Amino acid sequence: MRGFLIDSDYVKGGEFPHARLFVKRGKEVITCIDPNFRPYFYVIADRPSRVAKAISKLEVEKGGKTVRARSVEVVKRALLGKEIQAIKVTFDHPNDVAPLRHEIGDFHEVQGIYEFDIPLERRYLIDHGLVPMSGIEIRGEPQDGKIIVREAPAHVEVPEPELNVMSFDIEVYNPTGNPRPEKDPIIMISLADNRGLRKVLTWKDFGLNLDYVEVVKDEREMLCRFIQLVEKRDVDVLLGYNTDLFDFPYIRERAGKLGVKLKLGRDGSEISVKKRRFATVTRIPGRVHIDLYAAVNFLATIGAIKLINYTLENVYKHVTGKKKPDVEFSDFCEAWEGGGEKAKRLLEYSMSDADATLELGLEFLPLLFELSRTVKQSLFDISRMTSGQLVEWLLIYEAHKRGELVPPRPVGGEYLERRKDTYVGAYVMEPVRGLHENLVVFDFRSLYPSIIVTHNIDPSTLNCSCCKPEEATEVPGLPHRFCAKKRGFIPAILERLITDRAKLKGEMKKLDEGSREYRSIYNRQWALKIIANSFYGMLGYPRARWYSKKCAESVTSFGRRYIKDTIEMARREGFEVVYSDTDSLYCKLNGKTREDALRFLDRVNEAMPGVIELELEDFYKRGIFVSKKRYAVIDDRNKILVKGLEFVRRDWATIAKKTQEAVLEAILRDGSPEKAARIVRSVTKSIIEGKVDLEDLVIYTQLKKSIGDYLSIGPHVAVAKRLREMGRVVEPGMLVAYVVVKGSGSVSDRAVPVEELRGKDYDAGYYIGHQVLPAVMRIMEVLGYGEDDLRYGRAKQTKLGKFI
DNA sequence: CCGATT
DNA sequence: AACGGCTAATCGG
Repeated sequence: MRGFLIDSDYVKGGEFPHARLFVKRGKEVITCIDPNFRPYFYVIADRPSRVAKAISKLEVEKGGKTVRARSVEVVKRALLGKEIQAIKVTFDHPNDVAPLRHEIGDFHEVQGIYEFDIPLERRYLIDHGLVPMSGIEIRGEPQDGKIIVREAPAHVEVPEPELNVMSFDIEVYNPTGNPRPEKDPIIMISLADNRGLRKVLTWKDFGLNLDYVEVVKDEREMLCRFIQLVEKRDVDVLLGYNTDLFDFPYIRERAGKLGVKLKLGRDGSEISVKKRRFATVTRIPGRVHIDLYAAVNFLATIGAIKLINYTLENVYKHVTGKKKPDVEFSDFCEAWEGGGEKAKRLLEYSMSDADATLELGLEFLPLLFELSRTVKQSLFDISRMTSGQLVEWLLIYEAHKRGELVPPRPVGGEYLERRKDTYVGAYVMEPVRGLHENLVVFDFRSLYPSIIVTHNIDPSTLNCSCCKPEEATEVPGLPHRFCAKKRGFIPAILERLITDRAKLKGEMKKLDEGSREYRSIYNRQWALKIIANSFYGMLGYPRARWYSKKCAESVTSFGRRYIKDTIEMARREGFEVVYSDTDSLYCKLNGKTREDALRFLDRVNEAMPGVIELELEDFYKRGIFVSKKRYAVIDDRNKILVKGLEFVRRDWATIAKKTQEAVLEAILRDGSPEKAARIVRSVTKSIIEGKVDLEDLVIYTQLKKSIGDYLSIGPHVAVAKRLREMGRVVEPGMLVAYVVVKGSGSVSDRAVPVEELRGKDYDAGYYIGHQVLPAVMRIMEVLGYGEDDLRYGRAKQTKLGKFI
């Protein structure tokens, strides 16, 4: 049978552990059971054949049963590029692994045990070279509506079938502001799918006659109907927003109370809510549950989106440009109890949550599919991974293909040791402060990946023994050399990602940007880019399996060398370099032409080794440089690009950011510092007169740890304390919103939670002196303005005259 | 005022 | 559960 592999897992329970594959063929999803896959690990020991013999004789008592290895063999493998003999120990049952591992670990000849911590569902995909969200060929026999796999399945190409995608969301009766699953019922479940279903399930009839509302008897019936609809619509991918942390755990607790079995699985099995160390995740056998909040978080960490907070409303607005209806949480109970217009709004809101989740999901799924295919791990796992984990799982797959053993993760003290061992990063030039005209910006294309590939940077090629000192590549300023003869593991894989991406970008150019094919190739190259860009970070990450501080610091050292050399070359050619950070440089044309800039680019690239390449980023007609990491430029189409200024930060009040933005526009677009000064004076005036919207005064700061762990009580910590006293749930990671009000004491003493503002006056002096003026002064100062020129009512005509 | 914390 | 560099506000002795 050939089909499309949408999900897989490994069932450990019972006597017959087996891998399970869910394969879509036409409109049907077929469950395939593979009982032939066994857990194993590798042992590295001094005298391999002797130790192998001892392991094969080893017996351990566990739970009244005698546990022993199923088979033991000595095999050839490589450890960081070096050939070694390893002992492969295979087991009958996953439960046998741990007791035997501990026993074997105690052998004094044993140096290490490898790959014991690779989850079996992942191991299965890796060992068979399978590609999730792609084709699979299976040979086996049908049995009870399933297929029992007889031969190892293989990856094949098949066309992508239409998948059934559904989104859902719950609303909870919520009188205290903190939903309590033991008391507060779920009052609505909304659903939407990619074949036109739109529905809100609820158990109170408001007599509103809305076509998308289905009224059932009670909460219990509602949960049953939800399960029934998932089954009936034959859902392949179930989308939610924050469903790992909120909806599913809540549903599970309510279902437990009401005696409902959450049989959402394809085979009628129940969902499993797994508590991980830092998160909770919900798996639905045979269907892929995707929590889009995790996906959005991922896009935020790689810098693809940047928002103040990542609520569904905000993300939806940012991605689609559309606003979705909003309801105050305090209105929930009133709506539920009172009915009428408020109930109608709540139903609309509930529906819009599912609609927005579906739309977002359909937007992000193609990228997640490509990441899954590239890394070769399941969509479910991929959608919850960080970029470092994506790289690591791709490396584990590639290591297996080459017979390389996977390095272990650091344990205990080793992690702490690694973390202490810091190293020097990128070069950042002190900018030439002020306003500059006619800029050209160059940057190195994927500088760090290019360095790794060009200089063969890998733990196995570091200070190799095969090259003479003059043959190997010397790292500038560091006592490290990299092999010039044997290709390293990491550079080889990274090089393939980069060349594959270059090919895809070539194909994209031939296609119409609106076409389906273009979107597909775009997402494929984007997945490759995301992963390629994460290799360097992984090398420097103390928890990574392929961590190597020496490799990481070599990358940054080469980076500093190339950017500094380029700055020197630009200066010698007569360009004035006004700023540079890591891989980019901002030059003043200084009377030279754009053609001169292109010729300079060619000369730099002639001097660059390997795949390292400087590119022309753009020309800018004007730019203002404030300090390191803080600047703004305007291009030929009058588009302003702002970096690092308060404008893009959430820990500043909107009023400060808006004013700064207006000031930047006045300076860059209109070339008028006078206009900028007028804007600031008018804003300070309206602050003093109390005319500013409260929402423009809110400052957001994330609580990074538990209140008790803070040594210094900043405004957001003081507010968090107050929220806790009010009975609100306060936990690390929450975004604290506050306003500074009039009164005495420190800023923290006067910081008030947004929901407690009624009847209090904001502190105009604080917002002028500590928000608007500092944000704006950073810009105005470099133009020669002083604070007194900008405060309302205190403008000095003399100094202003200079600019008029 | 200034180093530490965020 | 990706890196380091960097600015700046506020606390608190």
